[in-house]
Formats: sequence, C-alpha cells, structure tokens
Amino acid sequence: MPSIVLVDDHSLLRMGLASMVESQGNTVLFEADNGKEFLDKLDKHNLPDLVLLDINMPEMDGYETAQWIKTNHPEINILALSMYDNETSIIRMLKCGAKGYILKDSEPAELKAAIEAIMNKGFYYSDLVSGKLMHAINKMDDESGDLKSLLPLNDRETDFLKYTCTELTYKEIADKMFVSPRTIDGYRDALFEKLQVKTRVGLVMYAIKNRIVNIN
Amino acid sequence: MPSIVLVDDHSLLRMGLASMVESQGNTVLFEADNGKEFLDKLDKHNLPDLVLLDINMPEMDGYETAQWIKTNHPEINILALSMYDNETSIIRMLKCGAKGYILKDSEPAELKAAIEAIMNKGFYYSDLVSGKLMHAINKMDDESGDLKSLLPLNDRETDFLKYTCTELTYKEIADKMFVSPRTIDGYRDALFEKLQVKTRVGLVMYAIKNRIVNIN
DNA sequence: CTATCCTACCGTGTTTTCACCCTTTTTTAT
DNA sequence: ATAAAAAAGGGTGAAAACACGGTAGGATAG
Repeated sequence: MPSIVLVDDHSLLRMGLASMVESQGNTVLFEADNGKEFLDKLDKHNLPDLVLLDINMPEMDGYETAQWIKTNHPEINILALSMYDNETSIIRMLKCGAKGYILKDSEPAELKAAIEAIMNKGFYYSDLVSGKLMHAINKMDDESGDLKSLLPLNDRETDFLKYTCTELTYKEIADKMFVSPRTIDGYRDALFEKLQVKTRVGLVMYAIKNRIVNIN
Repeated sequence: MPSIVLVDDHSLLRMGLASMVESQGNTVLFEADNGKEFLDKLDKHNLPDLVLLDINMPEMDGYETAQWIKTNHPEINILALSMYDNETSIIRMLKCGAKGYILKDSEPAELKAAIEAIMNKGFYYSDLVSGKLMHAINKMDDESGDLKSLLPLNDRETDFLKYTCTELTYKEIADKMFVSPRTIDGYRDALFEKLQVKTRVGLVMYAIKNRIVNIN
C-alpha cells in the first residue's frame, strides 16, 4: 500500500485528492500547503513512497521542492501536478526529478494510472507529456544542438520581458533598466529570435504563457 | 440539511468539494461537468437548495448557467466558484444572480461560512467581493455615471480583442474581420477609451486578465 | 597571445501603431 | 417621421516598433 504525501496550497483540491487517492488503495501520510511546510512535516513522519506535488505555491514552489527532494531523498518519487500544460513547465519539472506530470483537471482514472505506473515502472508519461517532449526534442534538433528555446532567459532578459508586459515604451523601459534604448533593442531582437516571435505582442503572450509575469 | 449540487468540470476538485460539503452537514444531490449536464440532470432530481457553480466550463459556462437558473428557478441559490478574483467576473456573476462568490483556493471554513450565510441570510459577500464591489462603485462615480468599464464589449470588439493577442498587424486583422483598416482603428480607439489603456499591450493584458482570450 | 564569444551600444530606414479630426451609412428611439 | 446615436470608413502626421548591419570592450578558452 503506497504511502503518499500531498503538497498543494489549494485546500479544497487537496481534500479531493486525498479522498481520491485513498479510495484508490493508497495511504495519505500527510498533507502540506507548500514546500516549506512539507520539509517541516517530513521530519515528523516516515518517508513517503510518492509526493504529489503542485507547482505554483507560495513560500517554496514545486520546482524548488522537487530539486530538494532529488538531492536529499532521491528514493522518493515525485508526481507533478499542475494547472497548466505549457512545455517549459513540464520540461523544467522533469529536469527537477519528477517521474510524471499530470494536470489538475485530469480524470481520477489518470491519477490512478499515474500513481500505479510510477510505483511499478518508475515513471508515467501521459500522451500530453510525451507530445510536448517530442516537440521539444524536434525543436532542439532543428535549432542546431543546444535547446535555446527551453530555459533560455537570463536575468536581464527576464526583467525586460516583465516590462514588455506593461504599457511602457521601449525608451521608458531603457530608463527603468538604466541602459540605452539601443540595448533594449538588442534584448528585444534576441528574444524574438529565441522565442520565435516577431512582435511585442508575441513577447507578452510568451511571458504570460510561461508565467514570467504574474497575472492576477 | 441543505441539498447541494456541484457543477464543475474539474473532477478532482469536484470530489474535494463533495467530501467537504458533506462533512459540513449538507447533502450532495448530484454533480455535473458543466451547465448543459446540469440542466439534463435537474429533470431527474428534486430541486436543490443551492448550486455550487464554477465559471469556466466547456459547453455551457457559469454565466449562462446562472442566467438560466435565475429565470427558470429563481428559488435556487447560486454560489459562484472561481479560480480568479478579477472584478468583471465577480460583478458579472452577481448580475447573473449569484448570491455569493468564492475562490477555488478558499479555506474549507470559508466555503462553510458561505453556504451557511446563503442558506440563512440569502447572501454571502466576502471581504474580497465587498472590496471589489466598492472599487467598482467608486469607478462608476468618477467615470461620469455609467459604468463603461464593467461589461463594455460587444461581439465585434471581443473578436477584435482576440486578434490583438496575436502577432497579426491591425491591417491583417482588418482582413480577417472583413472590414477596412480604418474601422479597426476605430475599434482600437474605442477600446483604449473604454478599458483605460493606451497601447496594444494594454489591450492584450486586459484581454488576458478578463479571460477574453484563453491562455493554455 | 589572440581568436572567439558575449554584452552593450549605435545609425539608418521601413513599417506599424497611435492621435486627432472628419464624413457617410445604419440603427435606434421617440 | 425624424432626431439622435452607433458603426463604418477616411486622411494626415508623429511616435513607436521593427529590421539590418554595424562597433567597442570584457571575459574566456585554446
């Protein structure tokens, strides 16, 4: 009987998950609101077989938490649980050691299948995840070797991207970032290339899809 | 013992809600994936005291469903359940007859309080909702009477807004919408005025915040 | 040491976006 | 029936965004 821990800041959903995984023949060892709380509670319990881990959380998010688990308790399996199916989140989570990735609006049957697959085979790749991975691999190929398009942004570019999602002009952004407008031009062109877009609107959409800017 | 119906397309969350409301001393009459399914199932059951209604659903969304309930069974109470706390959603849902509005990441205690308040007093306004309403009222005042900024978009403008969130130029949008580029200019300027923004990026951000375009 | 890469920066020219002010046609209200 | 409002189309000019082809300096690896 696999013992499972739930880490998610949405208590309602967590409750649903709890009753779900228990009705599917697992034990819920404990629950946590975020990564930090998970670390605290882990000391007071046995190690679980699997952690159902949300990505977007306050305090300590899913990526950090997964990374910590990977280095400190690699024997614990991680099943990532996310609201969104964007490529970068999936890849990043898998790189952090997740053995599977399912969406929050999955059917109970998929949750069950995922848990079983991870306990038996060690991993669970749904069609969704496989598809995104395939896409990423292809992009990797035809963009000459190194996967630029996956986690390509440095701090400067990230800052810049945040500003592109405002009504500031590039000139005003240059002021805010203490560089010349020409430099901003460079950032923009570099991102056009990396992110495969052609306009500022493209940048904005990318930033939002990949949650580089927070909306709401 | 209040009888409750759950309408939400996320089965995991619905399950959490079910065990939650039952543990708080209510009956779950039935569940539905979306508004359409709700209408179907309503014939085969008694009328519930309250419907816990999600907003974003396929087929028939929360607004439509609430509107239908309001006209056909005004005695059924509606508690809106949403992922997001943006002002327009709240106001629109209340106009469609919802007696309360809570977020999906609320604590169980708030859900309980909301259900009880609606059953007893007939409504539940959390601090969040009150705050947004207050803000809306204020805007109403200082923007000269009529609340332009609340539900201002007609079909044409909505279509246009969707296109602004792509990398198409206005000229290309004009082609797609079978109007002259000048007309598009008009749409844009009207929306700048209505939505209180100054650039296309502003339009994009508005469209996304208010879920006029679907992201993911 | 120097070839290479990366970052910041620059100039020029084109296209797109935006502001302002205006006419015609269609819809709506009284 | 007619006045009013709205939707559609229009012209011009300035500002912003974008494309392209460059330079200078600093870090780094061979």
